[in-house]
Amino acid sequence: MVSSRRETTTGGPTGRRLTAENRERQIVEGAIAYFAEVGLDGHTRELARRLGIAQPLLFRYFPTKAALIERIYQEVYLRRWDAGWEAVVRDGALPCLERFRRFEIDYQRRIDDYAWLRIFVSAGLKGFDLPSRYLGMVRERIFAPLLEGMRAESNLPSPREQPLAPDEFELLFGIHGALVYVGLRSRVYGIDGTPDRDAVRAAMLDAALPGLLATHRRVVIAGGPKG
Amino acid sequence: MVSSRRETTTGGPTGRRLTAENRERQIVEGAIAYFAEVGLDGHTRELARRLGIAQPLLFRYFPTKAALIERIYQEVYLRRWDAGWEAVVRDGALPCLERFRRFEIDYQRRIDDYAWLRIFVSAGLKGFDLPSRYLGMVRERIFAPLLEGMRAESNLPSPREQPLAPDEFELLFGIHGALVYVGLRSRVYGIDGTPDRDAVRAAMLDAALPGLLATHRRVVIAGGPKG
DNA sequence: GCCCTTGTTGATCGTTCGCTCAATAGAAGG
DNA sequence: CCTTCTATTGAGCGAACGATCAACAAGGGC
Repeated sequence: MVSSRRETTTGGPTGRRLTAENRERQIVEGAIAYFAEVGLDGHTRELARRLGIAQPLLFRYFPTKAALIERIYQEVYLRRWDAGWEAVVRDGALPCLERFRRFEIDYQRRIDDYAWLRIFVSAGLKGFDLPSRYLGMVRERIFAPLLEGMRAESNLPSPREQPLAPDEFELLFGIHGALVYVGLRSRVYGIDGTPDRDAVRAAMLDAALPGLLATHRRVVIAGGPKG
Repeated sequence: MVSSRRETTTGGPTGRRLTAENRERQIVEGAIAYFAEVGLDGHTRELARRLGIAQPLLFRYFPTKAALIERIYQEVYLRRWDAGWEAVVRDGALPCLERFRRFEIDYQRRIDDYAWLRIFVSAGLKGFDLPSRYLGMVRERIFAPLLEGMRAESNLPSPREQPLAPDEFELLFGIHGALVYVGLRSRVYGIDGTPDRDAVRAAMLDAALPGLLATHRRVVIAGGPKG
């Protein structure tokens, strides 16, 4: 990899005197892998050891450990948000169920990732607002447009006439949660289950989507005027 | 702060010189609440402060912090396992879907608990085998008998003739995960969502159960001989 | 009243944490 | 070859960690 001088104990030569840009990227990627593995209470000394660098070097690039973690949030969650998701759930050329299916298949493939899932729940446990803010985005930017489309497809009142009810969101979050749980069992609970989680989630969608519109209709009508 | 007879800063008088039994129980319950809140990396000094006792007293009742955490596992998970669950899923007087519904409603009510859910995922993040072992119990003691009953109800080969397939378990874990996710969003991600999570889960079951047997039949037949 | 048992504490040990700073060393320009 | 710039490091700070131990104090039996 690099070079006449310096190699880490793990065998990977670090190469010293990187450009600031490269070193920063190396630190961020190493921090993502490390904190995903041991949790956000991981230690800066151990992170530095894994990177093959001295611990004070971390503080040259990030003023505090908290700042490094904040950077991880941006890198793993905000940067990986796909604007295409917001487009597909509004794609009038597709039936709503197909929009939902396409979103979930793509979304789950993106977040069924060791670092994504583990740092997400780790942040939730530490009381950071990242998970609630992120799921708020899913709710408002993905599920709300989907529910609006489902209302229209079922000839039900628009959200303007009858605001979206919590129970309608729960319908989508229920299916969503079943799909997320597949990844959680593997990445967080450490269960080496079915090899092809993509296929498992596709099957779950096949089982859950056909009845969704009818259930949604019932929920909306039950929550309608004088309901 | 500490007058003649000692009181904690939180207002609750600690009362010193408890019997060993009472002190131990107080420590265990306090530790459950504390580690659930801050994670298993919480500090013994802070735990002692919240209990209104000196930190070394913890080590009189538990030799190490790890031993205290091990005790928490027994208290929160193994002791709260309900033998009735294993009975109801084998109750031949009920249709399988009703057995499943009753199990899930009771089970979810038990585990939708701040300490239960947070310590569970915290243990998973720390790489402890508690979550995988616990879900292994659910799989073998709950879902396996349920699937066997569903096979019988649908006049399909028994697990003896055709072993239970991973895809069949995923069918149940899918619905299960959707229900667990309701609690996770509230207890771990900090989303104060629908007030009545019991009702939300009941609605999810109403939506998911009716199609379950038919889907299960398809899965078993697809995975059958020369499948 | 006194003693004995034992629940409880203050002081403290060795280690490790996040973080700082002066000194070092590798690359680029003359 | 020498200077300049800066990425990088070794040494170390104050604080907090898990854990230890001798000393203290609250009851119960005599």
